[in-house]
Amino acid sequence: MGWSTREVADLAGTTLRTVRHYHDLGLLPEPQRSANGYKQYGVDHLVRVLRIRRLTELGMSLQQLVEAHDLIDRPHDVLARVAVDVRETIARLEEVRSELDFILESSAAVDVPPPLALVIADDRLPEPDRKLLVVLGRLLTPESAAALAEAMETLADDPAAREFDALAADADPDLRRDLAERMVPGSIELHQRMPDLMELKRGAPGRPSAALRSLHTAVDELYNPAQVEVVHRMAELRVAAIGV
Amino acid sequence: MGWSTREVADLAGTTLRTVRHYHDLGLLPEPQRSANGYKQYGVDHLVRVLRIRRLTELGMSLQQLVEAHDLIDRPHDVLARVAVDVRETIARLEEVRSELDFILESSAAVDVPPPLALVIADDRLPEPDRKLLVVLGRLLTPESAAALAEAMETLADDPAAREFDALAADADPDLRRDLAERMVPGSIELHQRMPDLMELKRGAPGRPSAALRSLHTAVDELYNPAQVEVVHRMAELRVAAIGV
DNA sequence: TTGCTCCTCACGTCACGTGAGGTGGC
DNA sequence: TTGCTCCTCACGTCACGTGAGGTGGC
Repeated sequence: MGWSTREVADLAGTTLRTVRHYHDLGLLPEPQRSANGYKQYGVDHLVRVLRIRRLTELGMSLQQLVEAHDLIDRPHDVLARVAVDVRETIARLEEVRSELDFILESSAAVDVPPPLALVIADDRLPEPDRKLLVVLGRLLTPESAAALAEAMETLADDPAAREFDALAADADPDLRRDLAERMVPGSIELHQRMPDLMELKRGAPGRPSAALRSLHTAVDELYNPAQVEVVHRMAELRVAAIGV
Repeated sequence: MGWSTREVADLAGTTLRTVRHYHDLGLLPEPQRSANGYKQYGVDHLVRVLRIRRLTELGMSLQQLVEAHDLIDRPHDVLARVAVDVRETIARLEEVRSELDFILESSAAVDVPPPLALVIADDRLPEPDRKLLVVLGRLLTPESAAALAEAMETLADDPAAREFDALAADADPDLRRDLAERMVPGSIELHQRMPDLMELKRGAPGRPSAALRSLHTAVDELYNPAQVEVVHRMAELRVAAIGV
């Protein structure tokens, strides 16, 4: 009499292998056997499997249960802590869900924080700028990313910025110098709107931070030599003007 | 120049091994190497790692991405479906959360559906009855479990039920017969309140259902011979009276 | 005899983690 | 020389899944 392995698995809503796995780990005692060697489970075995399933569904690992065997019999003690974890998981998924909804509704990009996603979705944005924003999205705090997204709107109409985008790799040195000067005000405004960016630039004393070096690496890759030179020249002028 | 493996992993918020794992699966092209053999990643690599991470965070397997490579570049096509999955997961976790809150607030049992949990938490309930309810909790629909929980309240004051709980294993045959007769009305009422229970008893034509056999197995284990006999005798009388 | 269930190894899976052993730049 | 990073195998982990090969009851 008693239940077979299949029966106790079915009653617990799980599989043969799962029940046997719990035996292997010592979480579930082996029941008596009938004459032919078949296992004969009782209600206590079912209760134990249900408890183990419950606690793992709630996020506990089998290893944790092996180490603290008595948790299985006095589950209340851990449930409070488990409840906290579940709430956190739900909060995280709600975040994901709202991001997903935002992406689907606005056809925004998936690689960057929400505010920047809309900026990147703009078809008029040149490809290098788009990619640079992806990198910046990884380096900035969400607040700073939001500030950057706002600033990008005014920059979209900045003639100097448009000229920079179109700058030829072999552009005339005088043109480079001139363009760099005209881009300084926009750069200063950007920096003042984003305290984070200034923080990022400071980094370790004497040497640039890892984040700033990552930014430079991206700029070097994404823009042509003339553009890279303009960026550096502009940065020097800006440092002379506002210190960062 | 470009980024090292560590740098691109950090930028993507993941690990060295993860980046290499994506190479192994063919999800991420290997970048150029510098003279010493070090890999030099560019922005496109970072974007790809971010996409892969995003899609797996949202519940897709790496194998799915390997099979449908282009999903990585046109992620919008799958996000709608992913959004559905996320909603389902959230709904499931909300369920878990409310059950947890219920358990923690009411000190209820964890092995049974909520309505039965309170019944089981009652100290006055004899151990065999408690265990039988755990088994029933696995065999009944939630609605039927709720009906059973309600019915248990009236049964708690039924003198015949109390007498059954205390019945000695060697109880007199006359007493067994008499008790079985007195328990019939309660049993009939229980069956009429729970259509599920009747369904469960019907099972396959001619033979008892797997669920009913499971129930018998539990009864045989949990109660003494005299009690088991009373249950069967009561069942016969009930079948004579109402057909199930 | 056929089909079904049970049993015990024991290797496979998934998404990486974690050394093992060696090279290269400061 | 020391310490740090990079490299490529290659085995380990977690919670089981999935046969492989054999026995037992109808």
